[in-house]
Amino acid sequence: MEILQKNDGLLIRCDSFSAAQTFLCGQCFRFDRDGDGFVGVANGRVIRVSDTDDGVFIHGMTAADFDAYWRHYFDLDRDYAALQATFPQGDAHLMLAVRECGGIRLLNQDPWEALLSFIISQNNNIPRIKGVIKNMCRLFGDSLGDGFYAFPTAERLAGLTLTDLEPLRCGYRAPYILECAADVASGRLDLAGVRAMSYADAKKRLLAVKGIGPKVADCALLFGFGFGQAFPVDTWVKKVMRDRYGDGFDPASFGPYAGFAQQYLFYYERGTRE
DNA sequence: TGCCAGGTATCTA
DNA sequence: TAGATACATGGC
Repeated sequence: MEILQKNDGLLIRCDSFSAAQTFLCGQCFRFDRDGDGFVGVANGRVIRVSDTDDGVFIHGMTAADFDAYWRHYFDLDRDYAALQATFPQGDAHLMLAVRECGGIRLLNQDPWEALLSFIISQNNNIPRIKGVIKNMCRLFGDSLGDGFYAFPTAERLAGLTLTDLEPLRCGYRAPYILECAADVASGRLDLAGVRAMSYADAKKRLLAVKGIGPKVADCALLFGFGFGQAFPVDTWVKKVMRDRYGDGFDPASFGPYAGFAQQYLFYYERGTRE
């Protein structure tokens, strides 16, 4: 990886890194198209990122800020070629998905944001998930200026009522949001503790929260807690499993980074690549 | 207009 | 224990 300070930002030259694939692959919900790039909020900061012929450009970024947070957020210290080499090389479909979607970086997202976002995502489509989360941030998150808002804290949401959440139009998920927020705010659900657990124990702990099933738990564990073996199975992945792998398929056969393989397959299957 | 969406809880046999 | 059904809402 090579990092160059440009006039007004940083240019990241790195294999296996595409802003478009990273932000469009369905792992996060707070980035939108902005001209020739993407703009969004993470870690209470607004950032703009563009693909260029010369690499990925992060607008207004300093090397110090990059090293302090964003290098890890974009998972840039991971060797993706080595990771992909752990996949079963005889799996032609997976190899094709990796080849077509190899610019995906699995973002190291905030655990709380990932957990709540995927609670909202259940039985929902991505445009509407983004809409609900955007409204939730606008109503209950701190203003960051220019119409951007931070993701609301668990403490803030825990103090709300179902009536407060009505403008979100999030349906039957509203009580799940309040219950999860209360669990986290009270310390009953210790997110740092979950991160320190084994994958099996971490999943078991999340499944004990009402509104969190196997799919939401695995999404949170993969995207927010750094468990690369977590393998979320949604309608799209079920379709891949059914069409390509047959009944009785064990995701563990993809290896220790099965979750990454899942993300390549999910993005490839949905056909929203660029 | 009807199907479907990055599912889960609950009921029923 | 496994399969069926209800659930809110709106994108397409």
